[in-house]
Amino acid sequence: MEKSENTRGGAVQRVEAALLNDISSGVLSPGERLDEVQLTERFGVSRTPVREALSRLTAQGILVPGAKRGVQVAEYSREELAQIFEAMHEIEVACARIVSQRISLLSRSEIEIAQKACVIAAEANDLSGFLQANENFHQAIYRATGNPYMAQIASDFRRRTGPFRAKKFASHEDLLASARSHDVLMSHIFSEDSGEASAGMRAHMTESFMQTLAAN
Amino acid sequence: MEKSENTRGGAVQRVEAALLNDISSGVLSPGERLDEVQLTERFGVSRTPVREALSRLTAQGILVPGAKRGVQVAEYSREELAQIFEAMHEIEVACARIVSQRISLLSRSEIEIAQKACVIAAEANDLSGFLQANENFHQAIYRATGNPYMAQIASDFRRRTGPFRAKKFASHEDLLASARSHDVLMSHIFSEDSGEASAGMRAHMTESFMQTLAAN
DNA sequence: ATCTTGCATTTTGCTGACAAAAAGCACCTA
DNA sequence: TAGGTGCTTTTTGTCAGCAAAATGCAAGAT
Repeated sequence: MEKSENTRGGAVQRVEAALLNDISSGVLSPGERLDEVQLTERFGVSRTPVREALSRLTAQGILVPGAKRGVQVAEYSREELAQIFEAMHEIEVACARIVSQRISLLSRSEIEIAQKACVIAAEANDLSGFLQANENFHQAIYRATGNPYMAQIASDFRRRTGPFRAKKFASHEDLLASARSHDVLMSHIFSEDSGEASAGMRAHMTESFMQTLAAN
Repeated sequence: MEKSENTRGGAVQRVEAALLNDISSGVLSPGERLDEVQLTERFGVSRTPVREALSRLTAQGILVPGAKRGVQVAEYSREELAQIFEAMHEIEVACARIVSQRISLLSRSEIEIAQKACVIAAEANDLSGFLQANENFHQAIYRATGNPYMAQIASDFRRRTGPFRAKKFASHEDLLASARSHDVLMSHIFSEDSGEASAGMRAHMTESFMQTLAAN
């Protein structure tokens, strides 16, 4: 009875993407409750697609079942945050291991190109550009595993931890340091020595994790 | 009282569980298409809960979007199967690493109790009993990581690969061999040397994976 | 024969509504 | 005052149905 022509199809995705964005960008803060009916009004759709979007985000761990009713933006205790990063840490290390075992010239090139973009953005102190480039860099590594299942898990963690990792990059120096760290990491991964690659990634992740936890 | 889980969505969960069971037990074979309306009739519910159940199973990777329409039971090429097991392999190794770093007496005891049950079932050549005990054994290891997020991922892979792993246990000797293999694995994990633990798990998984792939 | 083209059928995504469960609330009792 | 007790409001799970999109199909064109 409202809104005549909506883009038939894709309402669920639209809602999901919008919520994801709101959460990443901090419009919705951790612990905030989400009301189905409210979202219904906001997006001009009925409860069914809203409900499915919420359900998907819950499955991804972005939202959690609220204490009494409904869902809320996941908020993590310090300990839970540490556990999530520990898991992510292990996944990344595993990715590095796999990549080092089967790096192709194409993959290597993609990673290097992504890294160049990181350096440029870092030097220009372009935060949002750097975040995007950094994302591409890591995604390129995931893809280089040649294993979509590993890549998916790694990607999921990255999405989930996005809001927390973002806080790490406060100053120009943070960006430069991260870009330098990428270089070291790459040299390990491209060494084709899986032991060195996983150790290198482990060091990278430990460092990154410490800074992130400090910033949260 | 861990089982006092909320019973939100009785029908959805009923459908989801039933389908999961059908898939594990082979009633539904890989590649088989699932028709919403058919399921609607079978379970005597409307499309909404059926749809949500399918959606959840799809998110878990148990079902995949069909080529033309609808969803179908995931079927994997040999290569995809290898990739899934490679990923699972890495996750299990990571779990072993973590466990070895912080094994508690309680966790150790749980693992040992589960292993005892495995041995008993294996010696009695009780296949379904062994599968259950084996499941408990691995879940005990996951729990011992103290990291619910790692445990969740590992558990998801286990569910997903269940149908394929089951085929590995064809003879009495297979069960006994698996039980023996557990013993070796435990000695590595309990060594509190993370390098040894991950190497041990890596060997265990490689062996197990080779047999599974051979049986599929 | 093969390739369009238009129509009929099936499938999907979504809507609005409803019944039941849960949470809030006011009142009563001890 | 603390602790029930029953009623009201809110929230949730489910339903039946509709309209768009996808698919199948058959007649006509090339």
